[in-house]
Amino acid sequence: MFSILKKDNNSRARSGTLTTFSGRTVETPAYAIVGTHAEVRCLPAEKMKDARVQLIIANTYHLWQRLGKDIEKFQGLHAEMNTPDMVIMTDSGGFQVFSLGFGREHGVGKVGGIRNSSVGTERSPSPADRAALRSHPGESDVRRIPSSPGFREFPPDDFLIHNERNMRDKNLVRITEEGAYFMTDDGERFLGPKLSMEIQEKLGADIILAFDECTSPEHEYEYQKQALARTHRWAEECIAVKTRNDQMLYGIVQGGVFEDLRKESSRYIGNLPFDGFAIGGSFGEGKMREVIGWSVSGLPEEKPRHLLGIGKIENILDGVAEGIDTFDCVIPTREARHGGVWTREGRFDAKKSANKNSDAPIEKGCVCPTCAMGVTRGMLFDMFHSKDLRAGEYATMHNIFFFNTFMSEMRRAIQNGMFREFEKETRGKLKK
RNA sequence: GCGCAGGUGGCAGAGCGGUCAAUUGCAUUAGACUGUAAAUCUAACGCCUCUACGGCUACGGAGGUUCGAAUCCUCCCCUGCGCA
Repeated sequence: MFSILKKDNNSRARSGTLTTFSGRTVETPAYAIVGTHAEVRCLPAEKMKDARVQLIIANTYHLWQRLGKDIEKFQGLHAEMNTPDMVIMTDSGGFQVFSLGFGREHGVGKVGGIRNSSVGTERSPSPADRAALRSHPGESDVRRIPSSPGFREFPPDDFLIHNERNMRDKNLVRITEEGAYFMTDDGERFLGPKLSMEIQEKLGADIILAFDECTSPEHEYEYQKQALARTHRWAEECIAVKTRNDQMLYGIVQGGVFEDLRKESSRYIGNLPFDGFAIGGSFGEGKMREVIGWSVSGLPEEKPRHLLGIGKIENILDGVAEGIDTFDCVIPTREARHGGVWTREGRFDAKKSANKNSDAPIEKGCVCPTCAMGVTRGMLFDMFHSKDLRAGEYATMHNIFFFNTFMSEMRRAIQNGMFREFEKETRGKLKK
C-alpha cells in the first residue's frame, strides 16, 4: 500500500509511506542501498540501522550465479541478510543484460555521455594493447622504420580495427526475443522473464522487478525501439508468471533518450497491472530530468515509482521533482571504497594529499557513527594510503548515513511545503 | 686481504651491443565511478619544449672498444655474503 501524505505545489514531488504486501514500511522519497550479493559492501549487517538504511536492493543475476544450486536452500533475503525489518528489492538481472553486454562493448556507463576509460576506449594503444598486437603475428604486426635515430615503433594504422574487434569480444551477452544468454565461466547461461521471476520469488524480496532489456546510451533509435518491444513483452510475461502475492512487482519503463519511446513505454507499462513502476535505461547526462518526466507521464499517480541506478544528489533532486519515490545507486558505497566522501558541500577525495594531516572532520556537524568516533580527514587519508580496510568501512558508513539523512531532510521539506527552497539550497551548496 | 655476488629512474627490480628515456611492481600525481565484471579502473610520472615519429642529460665514477654501450674491456669507488 502506498499512501502519499503530501504533494508539492511547485513540482511533481511527493512524500509518503510505502507499505509492502509483506507489511514492511519505507518512508518516501527513499534511497535504496545496493547490496548486490545480499550484503552491503563494507557495511556489516548489524550496522545497517546505524546507517539509517530502510531500503536495500539486491541482484537476481549475481545471486543466481553465486548461489548455484544452493538457491534451493536459500532462506530468503531478510533471513540471510539478518535484516527482518528492512524493505528489500531485487533487480531482475535486466541491468546485467547491459552491463555485461553492450556496456562492455561500448565502453560506457548507463547514464551516457561518459566514456568509461576502464574499458579501454583510449585512442592510443596501451602497453598491454601493444603487447597483444605484437602477439598477433601477421600482416598487421608492428612496422619498423630502420632509419636513424635507432628503430622506432609506430602504432599500426589498423589499431582501431583491432580495437573495435576487441570491444566486440568484450560483450558477454547474446540477446534473443526470449531473454538473454550470458557467457559465464561455465558456458552460456540463459536468463529470461520467467526464470528471473522464479529466482526472485525464491530470493523473497518485498519488491521484485520485471525482467527488462536495459539498453546502451549509444544505441540508436531503431535499436531502442526493438528493445522496447521486447521489454514490453517480457513485462507481460512477468506478470503472467508471478505466483507469490506477498511480493510487489514493478514494471520497468525504457526507451532511451527518445521522447516518443519513453512516453509510449510509460503509457504501456503504466497500464499493466503492476504494483509499482521503475524507470530504467539511459538518460543522457544533461537530459535526465526531461527523460524522467517523459517516463513518468503515463504512470498512475497512486502507485510508487522507482528510478533505477540513480544517483548523485543533483539527480535525486531531479527525480523527486519529477515525481520519483525511491532510488538506488552504487555511488554511496562504491565511491566510499574508492575514497569519495559525500558531504553537503559536495564530494571530496579522501586520498588527495590536501587531506594529509588534516584535523578537519569528514563533515562538520555530521553525527554519523564514523564522524561521531572522531575520524578526521587526515585519519581517512592515512587509512586509505596504508590500505587499512577500515578506510572503506568508515567512508561507507558516512556516505550511506549521509544519503539517508539527506533523503529524510528532503521528506521533511516536502511535507512542510518547502521542497523548492530545499532544492535551491542544496544545489547552491553543491556548486561551491 | 682473498673469494663470490652486486651497483639501473623516489623505492623494489627487469634488461645484458641497435625496436632503451629503459619491461614490470610499489609509491606519487591527476581523472573517472549513476538498477556493482568495481575496497576498482584509466592516465601521467628524467629535464626542456614548437607536447612531435623533437631536443638534451641519463643505468656507481673515469677511461676504452664499436658506426652504435645500461649492455663488452680496463682501472677506481661503494654494498652484501663467505673465508681469513
